[in-house]
Amino acid sequence: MMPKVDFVKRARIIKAMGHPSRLAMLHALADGEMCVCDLRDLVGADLSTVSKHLSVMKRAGLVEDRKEGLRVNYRLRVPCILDFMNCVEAVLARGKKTACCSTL
Amino acid sequence: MMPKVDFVKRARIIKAMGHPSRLAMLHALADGEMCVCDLRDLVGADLSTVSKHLSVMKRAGLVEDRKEGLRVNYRLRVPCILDFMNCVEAVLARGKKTACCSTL
DNA sequence: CCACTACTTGGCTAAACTACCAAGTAGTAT
DNA sequence: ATACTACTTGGTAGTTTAGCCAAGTAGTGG
Repeated sequence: MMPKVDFVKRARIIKAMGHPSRLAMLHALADGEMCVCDLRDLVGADLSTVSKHLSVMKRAGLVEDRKEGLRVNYRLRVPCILDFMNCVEAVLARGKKTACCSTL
Repeated sequence: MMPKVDFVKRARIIKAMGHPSRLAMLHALADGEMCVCDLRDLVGADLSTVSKHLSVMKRAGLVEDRKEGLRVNYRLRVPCILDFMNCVEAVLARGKKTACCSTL
């Protein structure tokens, strides 16, 4: 028997993406790094809330941070996260008609 | 301004994948449809628990079902769900060294 | 009809998650 | 040192989720 896929670890990563604000932040970070204050403006939540969302994503390995003066800049750690989104689009698209990843 | 991505809908889809048992089921369903009873054996939970997991994924548009005699068979509704996993692998791999989607 | 199998749904409790405020840390500047 | 900005962390209340058992539904077959 092979080591068998570790679904617990994988689920943790996916779960870290499964929140509207976190998804919006990942989407924004695709264009380059941003500080927590910018991300707060983006999602319109309390700074502490945004900081906690980021720490969840950081623990999951989705983003990494870098201090620069007073600011903390976050960036995607793995660029493919957004290709990833294509499949999600496909699920949504499939609600109306037939289409999948390759098409989008 | 463009219609702006609906992160709530997308997050719901992703969240439906963010659970070890559900991930294991999606993984198994990649090889073809399975009845709830087989999936129960796979994840080792109560039949009612498995049924609820499946209904979450069905509502999210990840799977669809089909009755066949006494059984209810579930199958993936969007095949790309597993390509999707490649990026998750990349996040895990990045924990040790540099690698991403294209490499896996 | 009754019994049996395969599911689904309701109800419940325990655990996890989310978001806020408040307080603390760290770097900058006076 | 004091003050200010940019975060992070602790605490807490409200919401959501997960899993089990029990009860109900739906086909199958005697």
